[in-house]
Amino acid sequence: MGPGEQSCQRVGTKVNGSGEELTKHARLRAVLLARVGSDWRPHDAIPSERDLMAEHGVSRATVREAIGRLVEERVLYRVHGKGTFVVGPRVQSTLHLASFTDDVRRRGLVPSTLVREVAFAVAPVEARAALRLPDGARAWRIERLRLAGGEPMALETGWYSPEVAPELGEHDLTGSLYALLASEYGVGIDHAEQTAWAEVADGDLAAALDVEAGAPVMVFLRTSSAGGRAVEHVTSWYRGDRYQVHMSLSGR
Amino acid sequence: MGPGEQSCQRVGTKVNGSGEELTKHARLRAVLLARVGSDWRPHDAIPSERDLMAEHGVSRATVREAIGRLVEERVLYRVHGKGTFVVGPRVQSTLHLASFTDDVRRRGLVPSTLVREVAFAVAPVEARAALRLPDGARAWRIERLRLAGGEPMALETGWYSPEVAPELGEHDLTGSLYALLASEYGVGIDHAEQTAWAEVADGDLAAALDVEAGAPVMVFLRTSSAGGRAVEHVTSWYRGDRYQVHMSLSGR
DNA sequence: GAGTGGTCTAGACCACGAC
DNA sequence: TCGTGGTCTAGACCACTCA
Repeated sequence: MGPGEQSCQRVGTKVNGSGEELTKHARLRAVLLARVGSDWRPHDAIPSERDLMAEHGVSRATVREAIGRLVEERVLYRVHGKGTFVVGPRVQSTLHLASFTDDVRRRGLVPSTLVREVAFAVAPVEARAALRLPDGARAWRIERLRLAGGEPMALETGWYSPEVAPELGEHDLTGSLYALLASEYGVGIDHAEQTAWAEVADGDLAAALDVEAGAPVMVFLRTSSAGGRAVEHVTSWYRGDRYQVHMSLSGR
Repeated sequence: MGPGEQSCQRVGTKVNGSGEELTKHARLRAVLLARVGSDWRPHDAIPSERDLMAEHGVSRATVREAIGRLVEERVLYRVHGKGTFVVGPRVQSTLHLASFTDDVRRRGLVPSTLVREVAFAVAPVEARAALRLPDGARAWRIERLRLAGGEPMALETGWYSPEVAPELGEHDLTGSLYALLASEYGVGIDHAEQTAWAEVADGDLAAALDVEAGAPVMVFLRTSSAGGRAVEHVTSWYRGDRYQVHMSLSGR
């Protein structure tokens, strides 16, 4: 195949029922990910880029793109002159991909949920960008108040890709959405990118969380994905007086 | 210049005093970073990849590499079909064992430090427990105001083990303590356990950070260690309006 | 010296957004 | 329709690691 002769698979718009057609690097990423943990053990070297090139019939840039994604996701690491390796058992222990439900249970409290709004509406630009939806696309908007031990803990506003979960809004949303996505749609969230900062609660938020206006909250902006495909774009406001995050940091 | 005729600049080992010789994409990254915050404001579009290509006389792959790094570092974001844009004004820390100094530099700002107090005093119980010091032991107490671009960013109060760094208080403490510990005592911080939550600033803290009382802050309580030995026990109060943390979460 | 990742070029087509 | 980012190819040289 000469330069430019490639057929550029559709990505993004695609309805994606189940028989996928992803980009080459996305497919290669999936193949490599599957072999991590089955064929390969932590700190094993994976085949060289040139081997993967030949093995999959793609250019080196494509191989590097696929590996690069997995390096970003901390699944692999590269060592100049030596090779590419599988990372250790797991880096972030406490900061794992737990749902609110699991998180609260682990702390010994009973989680519950109050669904405040479910709508199928035009997604704002940042949600569309995160979920890779086309301009003007609609998506599920779900606003829920999460409680722990009967007391408000967090308010969540999320956008969910209709390509991944078409009738999401018609299900019972009082439990773990991650569990629902897994059982109803076979979508297992396996990665998330998350940003956190501190704010103070304004009137509406304070009322929802049952705190005074001006109380501290921790805001999380998260995009979750399954198999490299963005599924959820959610903003959560956690009560500063009830919630804290623990993390382990490791230098290489 | 034809394919492969490039001269591949040194990178890595280089002593890097000041007269750099970095790779092309690294230099382009630096140029772009400098223009973020000076020429460009949050959510401004930067020149297109093809314009940057022509402007700097490099290939598109090189431009994409430079932009790609800044996207990974959450300095820029791309929107398919529209352009590449500057993200918001907050300084971001990746959850990697990066020092304040490195974090701020990565964001294109100049870090500085105002040492408020240095003392060799009896450590409180929680610091002794964290540093594994005997009852009644003394340790270095260091309080510093960290600034970014000349503006207060965080207040840090830390306790440091005298067993690891005996004359710590007599050094210049205006730079990175991690770098100082490494160069003076051969102690390389390689692990930290950290808890974070949101608070509002009271009078003293607000004055130090140059915000109004009641402004949001993000508090970090961290114990850092080197080779399994606890070295630092520090509490940091970061301005909520200027700082955010980013983290990658992985399941399985 | 052989093999691996790191960088770079030149050129191509596709998908998306705005006009 | 035009401009932007997204993907892909084929080929090249450099720097690093290790036998």
